[in-house]
Amino acid sequence: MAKVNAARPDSARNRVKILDAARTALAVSGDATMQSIARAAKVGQGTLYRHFPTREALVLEVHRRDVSALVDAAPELLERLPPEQALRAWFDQLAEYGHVKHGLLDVIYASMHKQLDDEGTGPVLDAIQLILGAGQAAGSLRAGLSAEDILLLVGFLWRLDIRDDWPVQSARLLDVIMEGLTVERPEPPPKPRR
Amino acid sequence: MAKVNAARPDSARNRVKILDAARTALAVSGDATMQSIARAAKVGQGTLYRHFPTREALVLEVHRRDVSALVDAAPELLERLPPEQALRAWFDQLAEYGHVKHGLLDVIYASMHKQLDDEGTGPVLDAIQLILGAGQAAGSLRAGLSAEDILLLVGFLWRLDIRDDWPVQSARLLDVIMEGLTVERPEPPPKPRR
DNA sequence: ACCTGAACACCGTTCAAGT
DNA sequence: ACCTGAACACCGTTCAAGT
Repeated sequence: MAKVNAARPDSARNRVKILDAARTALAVSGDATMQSIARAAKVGQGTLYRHFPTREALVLEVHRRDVSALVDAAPELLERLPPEQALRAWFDQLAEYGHVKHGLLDVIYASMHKQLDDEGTGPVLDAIQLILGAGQAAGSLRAGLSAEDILLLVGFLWRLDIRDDWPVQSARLLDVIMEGLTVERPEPPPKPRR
Repeated sequence: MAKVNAARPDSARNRVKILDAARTALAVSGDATMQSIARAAKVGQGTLYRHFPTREALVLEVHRRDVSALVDAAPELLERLPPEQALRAWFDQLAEYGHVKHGLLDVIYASMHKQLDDEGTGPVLDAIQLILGAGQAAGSLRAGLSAEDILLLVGFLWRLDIRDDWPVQSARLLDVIMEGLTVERPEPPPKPRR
């Protein structure tokens, strides 16, 4: 007998096939069916469900892989920008993502609500908290707000998908929110008058 | 001759029965099935579909009746409050409504997107525009924003349903948005001297 | 152990048959 | 004309049978 415990020869490969197929299918249309995903991944439906017990679990996992880029961006932005500018830059990246991904972030947000007792916070909330905390400590971002508050405020980003001027509208609305989030400084900037 | 064209003896009554049953069922759970609604209304499924050709149409109509209260509130508030305060008061009413109705306003918003070419604006957008325009004309609300922008900004209201401190959180977030929406007056408005 | 795909339960919607 | 409810198409999920 050669292998003692070869638990998953193709199981691991199937998992990847499923995730790749799901990612492609969901990008085309958010309501791709489980059966079509199984077919595209060339696995049986039971296999799909062995790896992801429910549709939501699959969608969530497809997403979590992409979201990590967003999460990683937070500390990088904080390194080279003051907090309030880092927050705005992070919002812009989120807007790009939200535009492409439509309602998928809603799924993530909905599931976060249910896991509040589990881990407390997800990585996205951590990323926001990182920038927010820095800004609050520096006095440039409004105190008394939580990372979850911020996520709620920018939730409109994944709802303006159909329009062609979304970058303009998105920037306009983010301006409003940034003005609400930033703390006015005692006015040091010398503004050139004309 | 008595009746020339008695088109609907019970048809009208069925419509009301359906809407009442749907309102009750949807309040309990947003994904009440069409079949359960037909059963609760004591009509056949075909009758339900004769009155409302699709699930979305039914949900929308159930809602439109409730939303009108919100729409009617706009001019009333404007009558007795300055625009920026009227807007905030209207937001508060919207928050109450959004809290009770969960994702239903999302349906309305989604369908508005599709009707942009039909009538241009729905009554909710009209109500917002009323207050917004007054404030912009008076210089107390930020220019360059549309009623649709405002609706996007407050969209978080129908997403904070599960928590027990929602009035606190809702007020906190509305504060942020209001600060972004209002225009700072650098100098007191034209005070009639002399 | 893991995979397969027919089958189950259920939902939105349709339509032939009633009145 | 309008109503009824069985029936259709389809989807998420399960499970007996394979390897």
